[in-house]
Amino acid sequence: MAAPSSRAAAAADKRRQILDAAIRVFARQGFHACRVSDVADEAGVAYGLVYHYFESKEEILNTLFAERWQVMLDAIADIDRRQEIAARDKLYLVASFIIDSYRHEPELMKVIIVEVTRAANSFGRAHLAKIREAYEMIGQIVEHAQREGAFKLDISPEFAALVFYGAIEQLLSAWIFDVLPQSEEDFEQAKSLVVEAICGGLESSAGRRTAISG
Amino acid sequence: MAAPSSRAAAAADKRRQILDAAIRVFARQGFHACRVSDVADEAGVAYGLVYHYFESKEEILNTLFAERWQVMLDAIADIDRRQEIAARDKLYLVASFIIDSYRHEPELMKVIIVEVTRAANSFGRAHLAKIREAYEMIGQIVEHAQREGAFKLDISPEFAALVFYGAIEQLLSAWIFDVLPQSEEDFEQAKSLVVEAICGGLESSAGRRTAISG
Amino acid sequence: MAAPSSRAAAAADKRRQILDAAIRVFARQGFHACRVSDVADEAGVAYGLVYHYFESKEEILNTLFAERWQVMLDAIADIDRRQEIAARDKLYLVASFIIDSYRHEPELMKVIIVEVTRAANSFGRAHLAKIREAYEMIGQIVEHAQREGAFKLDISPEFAALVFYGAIEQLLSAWIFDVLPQSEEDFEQAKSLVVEAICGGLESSAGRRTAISG
Amino acid sequence: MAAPSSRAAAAADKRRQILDAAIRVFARQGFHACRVSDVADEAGVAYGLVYHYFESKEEILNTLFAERWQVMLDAIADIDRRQEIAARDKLYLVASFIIDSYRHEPELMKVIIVEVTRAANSFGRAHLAKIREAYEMIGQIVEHAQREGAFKLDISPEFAALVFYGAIEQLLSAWIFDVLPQSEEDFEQAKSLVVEAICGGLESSAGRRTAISG
DNA sequence: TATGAATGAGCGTTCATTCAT
DNA sequence: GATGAATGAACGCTCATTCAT
Repeated sequence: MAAPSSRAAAAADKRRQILDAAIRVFARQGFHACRVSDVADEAGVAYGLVYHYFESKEEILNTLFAERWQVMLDAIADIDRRQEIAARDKLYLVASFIIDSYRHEPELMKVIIVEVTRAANSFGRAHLAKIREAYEMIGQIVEHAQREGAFKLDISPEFAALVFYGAIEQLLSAWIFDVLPQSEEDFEQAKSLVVEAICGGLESSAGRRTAISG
Repeated sequence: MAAPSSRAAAAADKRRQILDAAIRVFARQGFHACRVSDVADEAGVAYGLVYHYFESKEEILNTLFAERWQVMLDAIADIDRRQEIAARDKLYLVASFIIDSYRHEPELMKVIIVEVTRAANSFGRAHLAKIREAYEMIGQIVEHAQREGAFKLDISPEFAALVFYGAIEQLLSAWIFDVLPQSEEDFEQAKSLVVEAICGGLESSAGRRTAISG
Repeated sequence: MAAPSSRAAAAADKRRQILDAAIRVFARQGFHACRVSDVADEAGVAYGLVYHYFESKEEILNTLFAERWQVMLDAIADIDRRQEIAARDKLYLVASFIIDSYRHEPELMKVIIVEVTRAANSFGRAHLAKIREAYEMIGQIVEHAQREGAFKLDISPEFAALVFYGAIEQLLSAWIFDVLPQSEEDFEQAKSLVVEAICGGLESSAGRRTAISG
Repeated sequence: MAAPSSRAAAAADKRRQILDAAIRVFARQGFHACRVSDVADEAGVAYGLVYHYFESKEEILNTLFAERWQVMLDAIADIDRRQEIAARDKLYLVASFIIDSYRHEPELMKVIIVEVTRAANSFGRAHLAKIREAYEMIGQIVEHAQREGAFKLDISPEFAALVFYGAIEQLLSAWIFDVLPQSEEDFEQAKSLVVEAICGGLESSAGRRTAISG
């Protein structure tokens, strides 16, 4: 059964403690505005231990991003793989995954979006490639749908992915900055609405300029 | 009268010089990474003069944002007012205005988006109200279209505005971070595509789940 | 005439104050053991001003060395130029100059010798070329004497310079670390003795193995 | 008996491993610039073991110095004791011993000279007494030679020792910092030259100011 | 207005040393 | 003996802001 208090396990625990504390502190104060000592205090460890496990303050943020983003990439890849599901439903699952991520770990998602994804000028730069992987997988879903005739061809998959991801990011931002209510119902509705908006469009069938008429 | 060398005019010039220099420096190095002296050097004025015209480094950014954002709000308000134009065309004009802003003043727009709009955690906080005004005006356009039957009712105007603005912001970000090409043609295409994606949706007419069928 | 309290003059004064304070602090505590704040305190200026005038703590040391070492190089060059003087007398003048430098500015010389010249592993490395210039000029004096027949040929000028400079440096070190008395008389005697030892050798004429006999 | 794998022997081995590793690390990086962990890594032992065998980083250096310096003191004492040898030859043997020490263990000698002997301001301070013992024994050789008439009387034994040791230290420094070539031949020549320079002097017999003429 | 010297709080990082296992 | 995680004091450097001229 293995004593979970073995040295290695304890060490891993401390590292985890620091990462978890960093999530809270970065979310609360922002990456730049907080001090390394804030993280250490929040984790209940000595200052120097942070540097025992991480090269720098920045590496903590990088680690948090890498860990979480990969989970998302894997999830999207899984969704993409499922052949039986319609494109719209795939996008719904993607939106669901991201929104649920925020629902269950709002602080972590806040850090990732506010300090990395939306701050591409600083830290995001280093992660641009990883961020683009997400776009590309969403693009693949769209491309597949276009080949099957479900999605129209006049919007490139890359562009569609941009629009879709931009909408979701804006949505999360709105929650993060409290400009939108965050009940369980709001989360569920948002999933449907963002997909309906992007896939179905804002226009009513009546008002629509179809490919034929336009 | 027109003597541009009057004392007041000279003073205004220096202030303008500083603001313009700040745009270049903030765009190049980022607001946090640059020093006040970088701005002064770029403007060709003495260090201390920056503090003669501005309370703080932050106030320079605030000024840049306020100036430019108001221009955009006025532009959107003008567009909104024009009764004869269809909702889709109004959104096209809004997208055009923002994209053209970036086309003509990419550095200023980069600063506004990267350092303020997408950095809502820090400076954006102070400007959240102003930023939301833009959402609201876009929301009004949508609401109007819904009342007239051009846009469907199942997506709230606020949500639609969020999606629309999110898509455009993501687009600008992609240009800013060089993940999308930036020819004149690309800018023109993007205007149409972003509107088509949001208003017309990604789905083909064939594949569409209409309000009736869905 | 000029008000010596002009801005530029005042600025130069502060810079000088810092350099002079650094001499005392470096001599007293050692370069590594002292803090930048010690220098600022000793100079009676604000912490940050040190960094207004110098890039780093190290640059202060480099500046002190460069200033003083150049004075010595110039002095040796002057001595070397004087054709009418015998080699032994030239070396006497060189020894005199260095010993008098220590006599009049013991702290500065301590810093230069202890922290730079004898610390070739760290800072000295950067100044090795400048340090070698001194050797080379001393070597020139020896070479000249050899060509004229005053000095014997079996010891290369470079080697002779090394021995001569090594003896003087050891002498200064002995004073610096208080293992030798430092009266005015001691200084004067040392000048003669170091030259007599190196030029005349330790052996008595009786015991000498001449070029003929050896 | 001779089982080298006894526990005590193993322990001694580890201690030796650490000392030997410290020589390499101190020589390569310098005492101040290296970390205790560098020494442990180089020795292939755990971090904490260094502190099991030594009180502090400094004690390692002290141990290295003490070990080696005593060997040299013993060697000089042995040389001094041999009555049949002329003073010049004794000094030759002393120079030989030191130069051969460097030849066979350049890293250890580099550490001792650079980090202790020439850094008298910091660590050397603690070892000043030991360092002076060497001077004193060299002084005794000179004094003896003076009493026998081989060396002249106008230079005190202490002063002569200073000059002699200073010349040798400068020589080693030149090798250490690569300003002098280090072939086997260079080492052998240097032994003779340094003794010839100090004992015989730089001047030719012709040019010499003898005790009679000067 | 205009200048740039002067101020000093603040923070990331290092690393010798300790200690529980 | 042996390990390496844990500790925390210390310090160089930055830079926004102030102020005397």
